[in-house]
Amino acid sequence: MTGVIKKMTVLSASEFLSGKAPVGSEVTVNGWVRTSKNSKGGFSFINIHDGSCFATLQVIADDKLSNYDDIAKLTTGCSISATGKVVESQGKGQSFEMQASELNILGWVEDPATYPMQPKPHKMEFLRENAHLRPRTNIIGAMTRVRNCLAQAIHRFHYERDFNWIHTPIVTASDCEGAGEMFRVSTLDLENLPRNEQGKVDFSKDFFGKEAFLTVSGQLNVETYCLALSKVYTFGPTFRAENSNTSRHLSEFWMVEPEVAFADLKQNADLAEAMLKYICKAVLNERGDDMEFFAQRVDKTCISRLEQIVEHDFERMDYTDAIEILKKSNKSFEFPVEWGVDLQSEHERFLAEEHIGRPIILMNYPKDIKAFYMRLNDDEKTVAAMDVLAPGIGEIIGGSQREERLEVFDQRLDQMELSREDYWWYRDLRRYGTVPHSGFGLGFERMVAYATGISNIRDVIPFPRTPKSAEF
RNA sequence: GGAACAGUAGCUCAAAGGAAGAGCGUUGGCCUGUUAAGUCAAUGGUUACGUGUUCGAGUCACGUCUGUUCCGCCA
Repeated sequence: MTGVIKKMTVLSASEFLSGKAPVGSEVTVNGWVRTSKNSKGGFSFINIHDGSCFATLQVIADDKLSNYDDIAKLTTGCSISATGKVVESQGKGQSFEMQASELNILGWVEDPATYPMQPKPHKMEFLRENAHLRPRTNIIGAMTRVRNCLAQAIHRFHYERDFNWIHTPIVTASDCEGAGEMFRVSTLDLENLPRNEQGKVDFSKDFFGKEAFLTVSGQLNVETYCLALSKVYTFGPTFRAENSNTSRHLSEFWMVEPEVAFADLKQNADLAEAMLKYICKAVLNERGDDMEFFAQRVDKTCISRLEQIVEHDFERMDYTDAIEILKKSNKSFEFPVEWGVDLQSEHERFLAEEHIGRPIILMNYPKDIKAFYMRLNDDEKTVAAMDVLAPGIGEIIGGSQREERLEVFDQRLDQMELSREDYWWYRDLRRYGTVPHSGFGLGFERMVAYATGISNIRDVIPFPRTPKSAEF
């Protein structure tokens, strides 16, 4: 037939390498050059990546191709589109490769000598400074796929259990979320602030007619939907304006916050454990190629650690018992242990890493070191709070059963000198058809760091925001 | 917010106050089934910035900026 446009099948590297197109068929692949080597045997090896899998796809370009002079000059980072036959590879490292019949160079690298992303290990710090190019590296590519796998698994986990994903607001007009310093959202002219009679900034002139901030937690909002749809969760960006300079804090991060009605602390802990197991299993099943890389180059133990989580039950322990264990440990801690004090990193690390050796759920903390919304236990000294501590990363989940009894809640507000007015709609939930309910927050980036073994949280989010740093 | 450490070639790092170097990359050869490191050569620098001490500063002092690590706050 004449005049028929030949429709070429376009395959990703992943599809190509898994044998989706039979040997002998003709397909097109697109990607960026990772390595290129010319052979005097009259052809070039061009290995390209397109993000679909860890492995590169090898394209063989014969010197009979009309643009072979250009092809021979390809360097790391160039983008190409290649069409040709699927053939069995004669070399090591891949089962199939492409014998190109056509190879279009889409984009050159302007100055190969200074192209920052060489096919060799770079310091994470350097990659961070090149956050626009680092997704082309093995490590960030692999991290991105694992991150995506975790995110999809989180949604799948909840969807399979009839949870509704609630899109809680990013902008909040209440400054009473109680989880930390907040970023102000304002359209007021900083050079010329409107003032009221008392000389204070007049926020009634601001965009929302009152003070507004970026959310530090979707929990308070999501509780309203919990007390109607029973099983809900949020999964979105969260902002903390704290001056935290550590490898596990971000100013902007993603958080997963399930909230379940008619559930107590025990069920809450069970849910947290089930979710962690589910998403770790997903990574093991779906991203073996990337995890293999992390095990090889980043953290030898990362795969066995995930297997541990999937296969073994989490340890559960009361705060009070944990204090006893710490006291009896004969370890010399920098901060002394005493019932009533908040656990320091060194204590959490000892419990999770040395004493238990796998994730541990600590429960029932003294009420004075926990948030106002946590449910008071019958002993009236502790609240139904829980933290999941993971070896190596520390607190990965924090949660609690919420105080659903209005009188008790109001007492708590009074004790902490918080105003009932500020929490009027939150109190309404306790006035109208209140039920026991529980929930927790999973720091998503902490989870990604834990899964991959990448030690700095700034390297498991595309564009990290931290104090004094918001490049890109 | 506190403490410690660091900044030298595109990258990874040397250089005990006395001539700024190596490996990788890149470019050009040689080799040829290679795929982060075969081989020969070439290329590559305002030593973060500023001030000072010194005959002489990458090196010492002070300040600034940036980054890392640990702690605190938390997820």
